Amino acid sequence: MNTATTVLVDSSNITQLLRDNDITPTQQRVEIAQLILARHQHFSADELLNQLGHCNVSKATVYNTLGLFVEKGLVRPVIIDPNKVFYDSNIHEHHHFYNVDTGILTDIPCDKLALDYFPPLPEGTQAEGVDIIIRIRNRV
Amino acid sequence: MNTATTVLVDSSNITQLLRDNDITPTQQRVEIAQLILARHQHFSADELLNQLGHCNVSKATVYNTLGLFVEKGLVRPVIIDPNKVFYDSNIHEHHHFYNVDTGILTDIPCDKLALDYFPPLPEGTQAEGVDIIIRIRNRV
DNA sequence: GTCAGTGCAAACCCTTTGCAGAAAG
DNA sequence: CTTTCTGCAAAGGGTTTGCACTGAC
Repeated sequence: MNTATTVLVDSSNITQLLRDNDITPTQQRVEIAQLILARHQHFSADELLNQLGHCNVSKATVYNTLGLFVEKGLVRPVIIDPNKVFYDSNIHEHHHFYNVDTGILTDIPCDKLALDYFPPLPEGTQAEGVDIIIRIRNRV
Repeated sequence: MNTATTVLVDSSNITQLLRDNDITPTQQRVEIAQLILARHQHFSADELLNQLGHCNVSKATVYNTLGLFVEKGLVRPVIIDPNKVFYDSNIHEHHHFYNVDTGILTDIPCDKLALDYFPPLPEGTQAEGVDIIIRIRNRV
């Protein structure tokens, strides 16, 4: 098995990926990128910090790095819950289910989901992106 | 001019409205309801607190009351920005533009906006609602 | 009179900041 | 060597909590 995903976690490739995105590949950034780009996933800064647990990566660096990765387009912020920003390592256009009972965020397994009509934008503005969140709850 | 809106801000009607929603109409709750139900608007807890400025309504009561109103369906939380929950006094199904430059949230002036396809939900769940946020930025 | 609601201030939690030391090129 | 990055600890800002007082009914 030699998928794009397994190639991605190779550390020299990560280094190159970071360089390609104008990111100086420091030890901490490679470590973080390796973790979050290994597969498409949702995570908060706090969860990432815990995953890095034993490593020598500080809280400030985690926040700095996530901010940098968002700016460079390596991850995408998804904000659904007050006081909780999820980061999404899947940066392709896609949307989410948010389970209000469990707080779990999942991708909508349909890349064709779209609006039936794109409304006129306010004067002097341009579209930046669309976030569609379907809130679901456990059936009782 | 004697619209539903002006009727709504009448304090005895507000009292009845609260009772109809199983909310004990205390002085502070009436005051808050009067402010936020006067017209459809977006606001944060902090903004509401400022609007109540001179009145005798404490921070804790503002948060308690907003939480209660959400629970009872009088307002709807809209979460777009980390560390900022907007409350929307328009509880009808509708969606939002979010200007990433200004942080201003506006309703999409089209009540027909909908998905072109409703995806199958995860096993054992039911739909709770859909939030569509079109992020816009000022044209340069 | 009873129970729910309120105010105040302190606690909380996540995020950001400031600055000295360390690492990248 | 210079510039950028990191770690630490402290500050910041919005939200929640604990508890005594007040108000609704």
